[in-house]
Amino acid sequence: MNLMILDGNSIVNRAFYGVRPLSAPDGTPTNAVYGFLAILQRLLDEVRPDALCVAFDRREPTFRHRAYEGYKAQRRPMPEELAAQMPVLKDVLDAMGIRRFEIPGYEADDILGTVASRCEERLWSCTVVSGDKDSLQLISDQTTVCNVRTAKGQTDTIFYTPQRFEEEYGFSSRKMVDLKALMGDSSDNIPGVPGIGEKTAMDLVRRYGGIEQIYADLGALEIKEGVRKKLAEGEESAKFSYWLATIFREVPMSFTPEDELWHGEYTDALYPLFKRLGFNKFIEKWNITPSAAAEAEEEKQARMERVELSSEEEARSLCAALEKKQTLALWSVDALESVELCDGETVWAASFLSCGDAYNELLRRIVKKKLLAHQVKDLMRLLLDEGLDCGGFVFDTALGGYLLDATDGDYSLSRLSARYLGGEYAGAEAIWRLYAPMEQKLAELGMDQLYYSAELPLCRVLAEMERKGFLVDRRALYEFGESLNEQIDQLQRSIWSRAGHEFNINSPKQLGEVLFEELMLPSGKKTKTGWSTNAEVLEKLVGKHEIVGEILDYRMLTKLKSTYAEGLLKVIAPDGRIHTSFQMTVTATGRLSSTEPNLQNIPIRRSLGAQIRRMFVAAPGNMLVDADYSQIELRLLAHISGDETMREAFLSGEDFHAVTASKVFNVPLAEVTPTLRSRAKAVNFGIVYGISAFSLAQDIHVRPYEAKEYMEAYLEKYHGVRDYMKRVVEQAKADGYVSTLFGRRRELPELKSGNFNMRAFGERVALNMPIQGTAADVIKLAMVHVAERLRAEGLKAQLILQVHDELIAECPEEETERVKTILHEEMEGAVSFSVPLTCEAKAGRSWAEAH
DNA sequence: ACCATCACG
DNA sequence: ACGTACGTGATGGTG
Repeated sequence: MNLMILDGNSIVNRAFYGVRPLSAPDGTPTNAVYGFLAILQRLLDEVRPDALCVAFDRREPTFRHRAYEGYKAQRRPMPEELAAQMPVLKDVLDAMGIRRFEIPGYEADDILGTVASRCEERLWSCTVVSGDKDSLQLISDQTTVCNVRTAKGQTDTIFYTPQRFEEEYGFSSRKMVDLKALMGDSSDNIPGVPGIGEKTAMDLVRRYGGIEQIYADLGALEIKEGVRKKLAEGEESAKFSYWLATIFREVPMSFTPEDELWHGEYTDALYPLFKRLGFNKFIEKWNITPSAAAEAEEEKQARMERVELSSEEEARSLCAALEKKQTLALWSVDALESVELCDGETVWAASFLSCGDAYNELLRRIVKKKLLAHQVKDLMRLLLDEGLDCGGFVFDTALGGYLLDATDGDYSLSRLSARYLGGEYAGAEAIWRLYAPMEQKLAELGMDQLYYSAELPLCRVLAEMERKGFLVDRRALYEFGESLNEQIDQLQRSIWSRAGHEFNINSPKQLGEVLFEELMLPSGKKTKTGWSTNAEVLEKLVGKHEIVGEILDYRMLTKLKSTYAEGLLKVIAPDGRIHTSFQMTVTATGRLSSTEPNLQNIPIRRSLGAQIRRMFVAAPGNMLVDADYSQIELRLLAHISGDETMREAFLSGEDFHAVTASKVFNVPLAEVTPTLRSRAKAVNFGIVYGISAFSLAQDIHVRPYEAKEYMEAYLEKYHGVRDYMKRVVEQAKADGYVSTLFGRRRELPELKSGNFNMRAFGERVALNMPIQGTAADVIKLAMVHVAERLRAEGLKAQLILQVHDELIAECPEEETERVKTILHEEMEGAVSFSVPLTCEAKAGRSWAEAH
């Protein structure tokens, strides 16, 4: 007879790191449980044991901790995502009818040892399964130790018999403890003999056996004198380590192998549990069938009646029936041409075509309800266009999906259903079913407040901003575009004549050939497809040939012409205004983005481009009020890192980049030159992005070693920032994600990558996201407050644009001062941190004037 | 569809 | 030794 016992903690660890992220329909992570079961299945197939049980560590200190406070002291804490799965795994084992042992004061290893001993006494054979090597000391003629490893998603099992062990290690498995007593174990904080490493320890054990033999006559051993000295000095430590590393085989527990017989006797609890976890594969593979009660419940869950309304009369009767409903899921098709409704039992489909006039009445009734919907902002925009209410939205499944995983990118109902419901649902039914599990998951991850006080209310604010739009002086924009033509033509002719022939200057390929093959200019970097001709490369060639400057000018002018003059003219609506769309579920950090057109990248850095902003104007009799946070990201860095020096720099009210320059370059504040200030500014920004010295050097055109000195000096002066950088990366590695001060998350699978560059990228993101993301949280909160305040004070003013750290409102002239005050107060007061978030508001007739 | 480029914070 | 800054969107060229 054979009993198999698993080291639950070590196997679940292997499973967690070896299996890609997975989650149950309700959003709880399941990859470790899933991986555990996959490993278990494989072991059952390979070993075919008669009896089975699992041992777990307990959180309480063990007898080893009591004897030695350093024991396992520096162990990394279990990642949250894994800790959350431990109770689930235990539920699964219970439902499978597999016994688990946890004994206070003892480790899983001690349980393994005790169980193996008891099996041997009763003439059973035993298979001990573990993910680490500590249990190899249990190998005997009756006990086989199976070591489980996972690499690249593949699981390997190695079964160690005494012979197999000796072949591989060159000594008897009984001497495993001696090996550890000599070499120690840094991960468990077992000291071993100071100065003796793996190589020496292996050699000693092979030649002399255990520490008993070694210390019996230390002087007689043929070893280097240095080693002998270390051994002599480390004798006490070796003996103590021996004790620490020895598995205790007499744990007080009631156990006989006959009680653990197991051949797949699952309980009724397993089917619903696997369903809840989305483990359909195991249900199928292990042929787990539901109990009659579970089957009935599932049937009820699965069926929702579908009613297609086909007459005005039916629509009216639904109107009446809605009176009793509190909450509805609403799904609109083709811009409200038709809708689907779901109350958890029935799905109604109604359209303007089939219900006629009653359709409008139906919509009016629907919007009075508490509504669950998908992409609420867009739905609100449609409803507002129809003059309908849109105050009743209590959940947005797309926003939920975004907060739960901001890097996924696909928040379609089909994808969300597959991910959070483990099935394919669509329309209003999908929205209804997604609501509860998503809301629960948001609360579990601590994002419910962010969701309900920032993201969801922001939908209304953005819908109104999009509807209002930004007035553009069409004629001025057209004339600006025309004014560029002449210069573009002239540059084109000149470039062609210098090249000696006509070619398409817009083609990087053709341009590269002209510059680097025909004109033989010194070629710089290459891209995947050929020469790089970007501005950075060209700027280094200015002065080498007249053509280069002309190309740079040509590029600038054609960019302004095509993207801004022509591009913006194309999207001016009949009302003379540009109505951008704000995307709420795109960025990995929590920022908004702006499309069709993008109004968040209107030129400003160079004077010609900045002219475009003179054409974004207030309507007659109105003013624009523009307010932007001053250096919000650096202020947040100061707050989040808690760096005292940096905080004081901001509190002093001095020019922060200049203060930084004075600290980094060790000159009095008054003697900071513009060059030093601009270098310090580059370092400041670089730090926020998780810079390397090399890139900083490129950016500010100094030698890499010089850039390195700047960074060193910076992190020396702002040492709290250095500590923060270290801390945040370590935390991210332990958790697998980073988060903002408001709980917004970004998963970071890159940190587990085997690729150096991927990992390095993950580390930079870990540094940057909490800062950029917190800034995004802050301005979103401010927007909600500003909109609420404008409304509450009965002003006509309305927000019209957000550009990451900047808000623009349009208002009647007489409201200007009031609106300036409101923007200023609500933006500065949105949060209260240890560093003030300052903000300046200005008014003007155009964006250029107000900024 | 993808790349290179360049506009913004 | 690696290869070199975070987050976006629009455009024109190319295969």
